[in-house]
Amino acid sequence: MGRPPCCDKVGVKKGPWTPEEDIILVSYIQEHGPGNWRSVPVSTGLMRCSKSCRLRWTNYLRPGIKRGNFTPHEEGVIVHLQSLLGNRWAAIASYLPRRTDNDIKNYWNTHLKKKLRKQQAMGAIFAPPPPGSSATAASSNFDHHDMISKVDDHGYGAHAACSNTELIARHHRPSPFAADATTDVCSSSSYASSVDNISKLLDGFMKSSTLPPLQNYSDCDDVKPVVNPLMSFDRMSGTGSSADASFTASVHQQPASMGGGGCYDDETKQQQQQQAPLCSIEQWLFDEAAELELSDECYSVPMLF
DNA sequence: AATTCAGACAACCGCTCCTTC
DNA sequence: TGAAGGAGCGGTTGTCTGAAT
Repeated sequence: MGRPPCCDKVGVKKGPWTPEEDIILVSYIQEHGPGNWRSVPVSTGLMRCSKSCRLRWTNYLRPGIKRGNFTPHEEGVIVHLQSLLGNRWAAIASYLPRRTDNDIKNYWNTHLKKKLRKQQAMGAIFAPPPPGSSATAASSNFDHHDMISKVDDHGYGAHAACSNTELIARHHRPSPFAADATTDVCSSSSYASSVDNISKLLDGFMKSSTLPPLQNYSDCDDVKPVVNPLMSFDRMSGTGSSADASFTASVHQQPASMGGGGCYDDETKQQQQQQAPLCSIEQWLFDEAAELELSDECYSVPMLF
């Protein structure tokens, strides 16, 4: 069909975002709310593609995002959901509202896929499954905890005595958004990964907002049943795209632009009606939450909002 | 100390889906 | 009902950083 590009290729800036650009974008969204991305570059004068603006906001600037340091529970959720849903990162991300699909996708590609490969390799060596059995991650009986505890880049199960924190730490550079990220950030020359810059940006942003403390994000909501979008999509279905939608409203409503929840909304509802497996996902998540007593996984990430 | 290599992640590209007219 | 436009998603690439040599 040869659709025209979403924006003029000429004069469109690419590459890492600068603090100035972030400020402009955040200011605009504060005023108008997320959505109507096509108008963002026009209205703000940003020399960025509308998609780039949306991506920047969705993945890095919007409040409530948790970055880096995936917990064992989160890993388990990702692995399990990936085995059930495939590479539907937006759908998977909807189960981890503070994570972005891009973040999950990257984490999967750089960490979990390798772990699974190793696990499968180990399984092939030490415990070859009988023909026809489902010993892979695709099995609905996949024991993610087992995988998490047995497989890492080095130990092949040797770290069974290691804490999960240690395990995860081995796989991650300190996140700029992690609680102890300040020193790391100082050593980074990349603005895009600088929590300092972004938090400074958003600090003023927050102060100017009438937003009360954001319970949804300040609590360990990703480990409570309410995290399940199947249970809470109604409140997440706001589009936040209307021009008069305040930022406050957009945050509380979890607009569609935030992690693709809106898009998944309908789909999820359909699945809810049509597909039994998701029920088992819910069940599993709840079981998982109970099993881990998730309180110790309450994130110590300094919330920007 | 310099160079090379691999890992991690931010960002872009193209496709698909959804909405509007 | 079909076409057009916008938004979202997933795959992929480019760049940066730290480790290894």
